[in-house]
Amino acid sequence: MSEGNIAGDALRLYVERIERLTEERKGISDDIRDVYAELKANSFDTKTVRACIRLRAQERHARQEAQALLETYGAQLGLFD
Amino acid sequence: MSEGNIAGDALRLYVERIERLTEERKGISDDIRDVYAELKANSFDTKTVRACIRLRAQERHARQEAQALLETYGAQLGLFD
Amino acid sequence: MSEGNIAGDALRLYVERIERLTEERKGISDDIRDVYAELKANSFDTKTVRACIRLRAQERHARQEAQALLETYGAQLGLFD
Amino acid sequence: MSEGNIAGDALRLYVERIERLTEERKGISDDIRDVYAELKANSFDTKTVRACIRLRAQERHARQEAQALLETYGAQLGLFD
DNA sequence: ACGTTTGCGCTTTAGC
DNA sequence: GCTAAAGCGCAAACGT
Repeated sequence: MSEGNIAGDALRLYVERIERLTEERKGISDDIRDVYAELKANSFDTKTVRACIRLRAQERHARQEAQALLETYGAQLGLFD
Repeated sequence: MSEGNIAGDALRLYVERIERLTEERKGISDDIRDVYAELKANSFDTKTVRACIRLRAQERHARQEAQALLETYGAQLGLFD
Repeated sequence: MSEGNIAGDALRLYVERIERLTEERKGISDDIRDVYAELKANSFDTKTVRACIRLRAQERHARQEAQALLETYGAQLGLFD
Repeated sequence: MSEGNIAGDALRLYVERIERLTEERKGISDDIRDVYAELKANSFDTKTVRACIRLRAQERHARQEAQALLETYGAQLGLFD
């Protein structure tokens, strides 16, 4: 058969794309790890920095929620018409 | 003070680097998600593909572990001295 | 009130069950530690033994995963209907 | 050779003992998991219960430390002579 | 859409 | 004291 196993090839392609992306993601995780190692070497406390970042993410998230709520209300009140 | 809060600046820089990297990583996760969506749209079964990838990763990992074990044995037997 | 704080009692019971089990688990961990100490005292290399066990566990796990994958494929192909 | 591979046998024995113990430990972990599932089914909040248990462990630990400190001081002061 | 279940990242602990 | 592995908690993913 000249066409080969087309479905199998497609599957292989997908699997490889995902594995490639997963590897990239792993690389970034390693980079993050390195940054933590670096700041630790400069006498910062890793745990505290992690807490800071978590907090900032939460606040960012809360802000987005508040914004979304505002827009919902605004739409209800016809402010954007 | 012309130097500002140096430690604070350094911390801010680290935090921002980490946040940037985390964002990138998130982007890649989204890409992976997209690939799954795409293959699903092409009639592949997501769960099966995930299982394939997981299995491949495990086998890869087991192979590495086996290799490491061999080296440990070798070291024990003084093969590398 | 003759019934006492029922919910509180139930909670206390759960907490104590969990603490008891956790303690048991800790005991077993200590036993494992002792076995390693014993084999070390008999001139075995701890690191190597750990590597062996890890490898065996991985292979066992990979085998199970492979089996699960087969079954997933089978289900996809309607082999069990 | 009538004696077989003695060192190998001893190793196998150790490995099996450890694997057995590890399995038991795993079983207990599963039991704990079950308890959490059960209390969750009875409308308790898993996360809160975990927090309680952690807190109790900490307090127990703190009490032991305080006790140890007291004994150290006591010994210094010749209270137990 | 929700609840359950599994996978993944972080935290913590143990070994070196 | 640091690195690496194991256990735990969370969050996304699957099934209902």
